[in-house]
Amino acid sequence: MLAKSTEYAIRALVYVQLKNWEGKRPGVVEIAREIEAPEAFSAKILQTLTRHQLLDSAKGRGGGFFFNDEQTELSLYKIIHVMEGDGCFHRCGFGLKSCNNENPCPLHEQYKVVRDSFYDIVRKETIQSLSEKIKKGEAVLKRSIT
Amino acid sequence: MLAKSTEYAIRALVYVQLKNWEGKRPGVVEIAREIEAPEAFSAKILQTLTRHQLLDSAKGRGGGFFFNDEQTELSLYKIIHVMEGDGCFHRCGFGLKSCNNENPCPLHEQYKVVRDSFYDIVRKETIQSLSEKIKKGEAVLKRSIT
DNA sequence: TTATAAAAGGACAGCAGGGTCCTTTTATGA
DNA sequence: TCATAAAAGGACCCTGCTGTCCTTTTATAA
Repeated sequence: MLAKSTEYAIRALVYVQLKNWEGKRPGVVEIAREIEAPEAFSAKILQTLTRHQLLDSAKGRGGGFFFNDEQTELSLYKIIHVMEGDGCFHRCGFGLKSCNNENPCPLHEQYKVVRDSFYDIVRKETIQSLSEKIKKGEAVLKRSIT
Repeated sequence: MLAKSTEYAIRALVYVQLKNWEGKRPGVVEIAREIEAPEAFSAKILQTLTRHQLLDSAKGRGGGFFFNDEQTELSLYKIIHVMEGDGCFHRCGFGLKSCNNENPCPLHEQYKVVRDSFYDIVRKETIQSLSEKIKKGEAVLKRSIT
């Protein structure tokens, strides 16, 4: 399971992408409201994302968050990596420090399959692919349908 | 990912099962040492497990932990359920409160597959099946091979 | 050039999970 | 029957993630 901050991050980025496609640059207040996340905490998360250059921002009047030309196709993996590290893709499901193919815990083989397929998903899916689905009406970003 | 306490719980129960098969009833100190977990914390966890009747215990001299006649085939699911609830099998990977087949988040379909296959594993695998593997030498319980 | 709107940043508060310690209860073997 | 070995239980501490608040910096529009 992903950390809450990572979930917020992904939802925030999807919202930014959707707005960018409309030619807009949303700010913290708007983003937090739309993804149903606490405002100050969202600000912190967006800060982290821009510091790591997954996202761009403009200060001052008319500012806000947006993806620049080098920031297309942002995989969920990159976001997870920045927000909480990639431990969840390596760690043993059984909690053993050294568990691997040669020295497996009794869950190793089966757990690996699950972990790897999750890894495949987050490598393949991007903020853009998720946003596409929402734009097409195939999926939703929040509970209440506005 | 499972909580640390759940991991300790599973490892502890496997150790108890292995010892029970040898006709022994290990105590907290021994269990904690063998599964490489903090002693006092292990005691708390074992207490929880016996309180929920997943495990039996005997106080006083010659006491220790063991499985009684009604406690065979303990699935990992039951342990997870007792230790941390089963939220991880229901929650949306995207963090949405109401995400379901009718109102899916953009990760819903793919995440469901992963989550469900993890669920299948923990329903199928038991303390006994894991212990079997260790007994047969197909898997290990701890880092250092004693 | 100045008021204002926005992000950036630092300090700190709250809480749950992880973990410890000490006391109480219970059983048993000498 | 009593010393001892063991689990049970309660109170508490610590750390990291979640979350807030306030100040600073920066850009822009008037």
